[in-house]
Amino acid sequence: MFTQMKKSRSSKPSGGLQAGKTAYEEIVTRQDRKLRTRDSLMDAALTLMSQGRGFGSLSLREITREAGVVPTAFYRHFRDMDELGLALVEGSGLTLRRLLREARKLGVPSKDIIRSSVTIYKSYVEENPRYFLVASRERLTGSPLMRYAIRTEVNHFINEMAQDLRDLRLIPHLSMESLRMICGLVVITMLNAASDILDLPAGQPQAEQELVDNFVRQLTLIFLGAGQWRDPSGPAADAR
Amino acid sequence: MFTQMKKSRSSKPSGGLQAGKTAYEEIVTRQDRKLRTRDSLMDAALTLMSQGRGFGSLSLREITREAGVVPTAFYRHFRDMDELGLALVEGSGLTLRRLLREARKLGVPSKDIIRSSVTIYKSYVEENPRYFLVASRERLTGSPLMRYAIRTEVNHFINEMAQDLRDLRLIPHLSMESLRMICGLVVITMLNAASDILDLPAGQPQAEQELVDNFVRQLTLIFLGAGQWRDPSGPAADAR
DNA sequence: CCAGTATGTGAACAAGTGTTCACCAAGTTG
DNA sequence: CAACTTGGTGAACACTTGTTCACATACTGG
Repeated sequence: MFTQMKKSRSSKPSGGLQAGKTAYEEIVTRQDRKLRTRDSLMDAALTLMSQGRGFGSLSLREITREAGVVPTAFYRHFRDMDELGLALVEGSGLTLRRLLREARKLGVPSKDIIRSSVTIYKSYVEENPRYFLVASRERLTGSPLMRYAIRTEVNHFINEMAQDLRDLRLIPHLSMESLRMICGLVVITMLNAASDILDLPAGQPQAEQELVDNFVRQLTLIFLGAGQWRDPSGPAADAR
Repeated sequence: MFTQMKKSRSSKPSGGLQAGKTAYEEIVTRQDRKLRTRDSLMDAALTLMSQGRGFGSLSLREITREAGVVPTAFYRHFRDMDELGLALVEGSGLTLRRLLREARKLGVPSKDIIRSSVTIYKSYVEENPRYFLVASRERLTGSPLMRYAIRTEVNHFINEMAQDLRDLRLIPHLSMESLRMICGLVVITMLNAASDILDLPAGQPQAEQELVDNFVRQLTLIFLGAGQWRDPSGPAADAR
């Protein structure tokens, strides 16, 4: 998880390729080790959350236990649980934005493309359940701090999506504000679907199909509405 | 239900003794008392949740403390926290359905009526924050048991709403299945808005107005889409 | 009116919690 | 090389947790 930075750190400015430290033994700098346990702490939290627990109900000791580390080690990385929570949000937000940005680039919304996007989205959720856990669950329940952080991430995401939609010029008559409103609707629909997907009982292909169909229809309906939408016109930019 | 009675336990066991039971003291049957403390337990949980905590992070002792009762008393009413959670869901579900059913009866969806419905909805949320807390937050986070129970309640609600929509014959060309799909979208939008409303910082009329406007627009867009919607024609598309 | 019983009490428990502190070994730096 | 820094350890603390049990009190039904 969250390991994306590790590799780049170890290939340091030393213009040299990794010296003869060789095959099996990876060179481990102190920073490496630190990042590694930090990651395993975050990972442990996500693991526990994916057993159905809310982040708020996790205990520090539980997490260190799951991470295979002594409780006191926690403090070498985070001041308290709140800080861990924020790190989780940030990490998940980054990863999700990257994932979904790629997905969006693949197609433009139209009947069939919505369906294929949904399918892709579903497989993303299933392959990266942990990131979606944070986003879709803790968005509403976490500590006020965490909620606020997630809200910020989600807004980033909405803005990106709106910008993409504008660039695609599929619905060229809409203002950026309207696009954001629409993307907001799309996002809550997506997050809701994510949590549904995560709750799917295994081996129930029918329920699964039904869920996907419903998801597709809801998105289709939204874009149908978007096609009809007229910006709250008015010479005075906005009267309300 | 959920009568808000609290620390009335100041009367000590010794000394005075409750002389005239009939005067000010209401006659209380044993069942009365039982229901009263049961309610105050549920109420205590909701109070704690409205301070921003998730139900899953509440402790039994915390709740009894808030309810002004000794921890052991809890067991006279609920087997464990799960049972309390389910009671909360049921209670909130009932109350919410009643509240919102009335609201829905007041108007049909059209540009201005959506706005007035939203305003009414907002005041409902603000006046009964506790019920909405359970529905909008724990829907995704609670124990699997709780989530399932909430999902059931929400489905009830969606069905009621779809039936209402059908009875109103505003969008007569749609099958019940499509109506449910649309109402599902409306409901997640409503629940999302509820959680936004509950998070509103006090004394920020501008943010408040913005939120309401966005909410109105999203609902309007949904109904705009609904007007364009065509049932997935085909052999398999039927209502039930 | 009295026996019965249901609701609430208080002490006690083993287990788990967050946090502190001194300590150690191993990477880093001069 | 020695000196220093740092991530991780283990014991210890004061506290909270869920749950048990015997016990009291006051409503209840006969």
